[in-house]
Amino acid sequence: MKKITIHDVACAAGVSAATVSRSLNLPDQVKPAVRAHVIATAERLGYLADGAARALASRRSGAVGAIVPTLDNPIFATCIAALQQRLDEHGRVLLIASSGYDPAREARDLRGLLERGVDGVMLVGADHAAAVWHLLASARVPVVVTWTTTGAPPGVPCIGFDNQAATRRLVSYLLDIGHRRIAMIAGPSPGNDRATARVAGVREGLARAGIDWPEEYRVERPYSVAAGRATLIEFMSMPRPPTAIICGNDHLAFGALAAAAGMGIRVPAELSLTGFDDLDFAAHATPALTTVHVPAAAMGRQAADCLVAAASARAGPASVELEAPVMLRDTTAPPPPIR
Amino acid sequence: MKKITIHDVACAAGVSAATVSRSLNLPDQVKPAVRAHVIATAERLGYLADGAARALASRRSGAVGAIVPTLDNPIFATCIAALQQRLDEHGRVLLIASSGYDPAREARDLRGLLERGVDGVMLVGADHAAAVWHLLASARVPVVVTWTTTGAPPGVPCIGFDNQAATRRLVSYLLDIGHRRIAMIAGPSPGNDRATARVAGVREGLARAGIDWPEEYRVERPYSVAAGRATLIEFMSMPRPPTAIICGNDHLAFGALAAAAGMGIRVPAELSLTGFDDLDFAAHATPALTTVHVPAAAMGRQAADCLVAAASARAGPASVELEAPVMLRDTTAPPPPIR
DNA sequence: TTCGATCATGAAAGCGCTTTCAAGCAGAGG
DNA sequence: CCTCTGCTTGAAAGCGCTTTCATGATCGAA
Repeated sequence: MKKITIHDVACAAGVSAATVSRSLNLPDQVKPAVRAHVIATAERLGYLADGAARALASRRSGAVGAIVPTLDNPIFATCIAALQQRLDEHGRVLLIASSGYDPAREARDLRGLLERGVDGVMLVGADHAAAVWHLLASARVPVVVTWTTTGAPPGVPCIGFDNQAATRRLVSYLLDIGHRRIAMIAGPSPGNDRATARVAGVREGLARAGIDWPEEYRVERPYSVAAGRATLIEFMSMPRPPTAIICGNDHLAFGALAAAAGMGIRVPAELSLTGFDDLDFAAHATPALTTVHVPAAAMGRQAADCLVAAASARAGPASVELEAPVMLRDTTAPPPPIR
Repeated sequence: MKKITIHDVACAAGVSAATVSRSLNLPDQVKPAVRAHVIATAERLGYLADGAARALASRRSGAVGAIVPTLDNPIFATCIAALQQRLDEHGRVLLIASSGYDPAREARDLRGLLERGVDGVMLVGADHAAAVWHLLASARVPVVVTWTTTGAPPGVPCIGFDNQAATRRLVSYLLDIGHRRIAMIAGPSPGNDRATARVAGVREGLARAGIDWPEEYRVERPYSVAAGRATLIEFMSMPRPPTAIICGNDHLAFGALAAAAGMGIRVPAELSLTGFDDLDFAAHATPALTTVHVPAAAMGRQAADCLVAAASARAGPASVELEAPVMLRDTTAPPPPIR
């Protein structure tokens, strides 16, 4: 039994291949009776279209690509899940790659996606290797940047939120409740504009209040629970330890929380801690984590809509700024009275 | 500026299209000097192969498909992350779909993947609609089943673990430390052989010890934190509440843990709780969750290897049984003395 | 009834690549 | 010096589908 082609269906239905193709793709260009017969025949024969041939002839694949830093962080998985689901509703399929925060690997992966003929690409953040923008431009493929609202080249839509404003608000809150010694465990900044913006937000919040931010209150660490754990110990071993620590993401915060428990430091009574992402488990940690809610699913959904629209040249792709509210929970409180 | 084809490269390099193709795909069939020149020319021109044309002519796409129940559960995201990374190392690309635990949607999504010409498919579990197996057979596409070791049609390799043995061991342990009233919050069983096997494991463990398992000690709930929360309250409001509760996955367990805290029930002193999956956060919950470790990343990696091998007809795809060890942590302890 | 306009359909030309197949060519052996 | 072998290369035939383009068929209006 060999493969069933559009020709076999055409013969069996007593029409031409062109009519079969039209029945399947442009249903209203063919008489209803004929169409029904063709579709029934195709079904009976178990016809499965050959996507490669279709893509070659029609110059579009119905596939969309996405490159995320990592799928191991549930925040990206959530975004991808929403993206995939929405693409599915549009009859599109999702090709996925992960860069491991490595710009070179990202460029290489993008090449792979482009060679597979994706009709659009979702990227995280606006900070990418020059090769990435070149490839995208010369392949003339629609692209959308997520997770940020700034920094993308002109003409590239952004669907994201304001990272800097988010941490600025976090700092304002901490200052309001009395903190003055605020430290930060930031994520790695190279190639990561989100991490950089989050640091800038803290600096800005402090500057507005006229508060000095000593160098040693800011460190850059990989996004891991282990790093959060180790770094909290470093901070709390200082002669003048901070009274609040802002973590670059929830993983770091969970690590810090665990380390505090291990050191016998009570959170939030003795130390305030914040995260960033609002993972499912942030609300279920003990104590529940104060963090910034990242609208991952919304970004995925809207990115899908944006790319599908761009692929059919329908809508002028517009940028969208989403809310990233601070979720006040149980890891923040006024600092202990000065002894 | 129009698209650069293999022909343009051929002209620029002063060779035929066939030689360009060979330089790129079968490097040792062409003289080194020529090959180097061709590759340099391709690079200079910014040549990007057209995957559709390549797939059409060579009858393979270099893409592998995967269908998981959901990407919102990090356990599947971890598996997909590993799968993707390994495929990337093989120069393959990953097409992903999620069924939302709906067999009909799974069949539809599979069709989409097959139409895109995937060279292999990874499935979770062995329980699928008949249409799924039909499609796979008639498309002659290699497939691998993960997350279980049993129940797949003959000839279909499984890369998974023994769900039933895992919960059986969990029960043995609970019995050993003195529990007799053991309840279970299972996942939805329709179309989910893993959930079913986990229930069977509990039943088997209890039966071996000659202990009765009353109907009301077993309920089926969606895999969510909220369901875990609500169900724990139900269980603990019974006249004779269980002393240990086995949850079908970690989400349910986290919910149960939170509800116990809310009710003022001390875990593990008054109640033992177990999960299944061993998510990253299981070890960081308070108290740290006793659970079954699911080798998600290993399954993803090995599934990738298996499918790549099958696509090149290299190795006879073999089934693999991986370990799923019980991770004893802080949510299990002997039951309180009988009052 | 007749004419032009509209609609449904078929024929055929590719889409850009891989892959036989055959030819060219250089070196080895007689 | 000639033939045979083995290695490179080019020519060309598709891969299965979409999509003009052209041709009948159909319909409403005159």
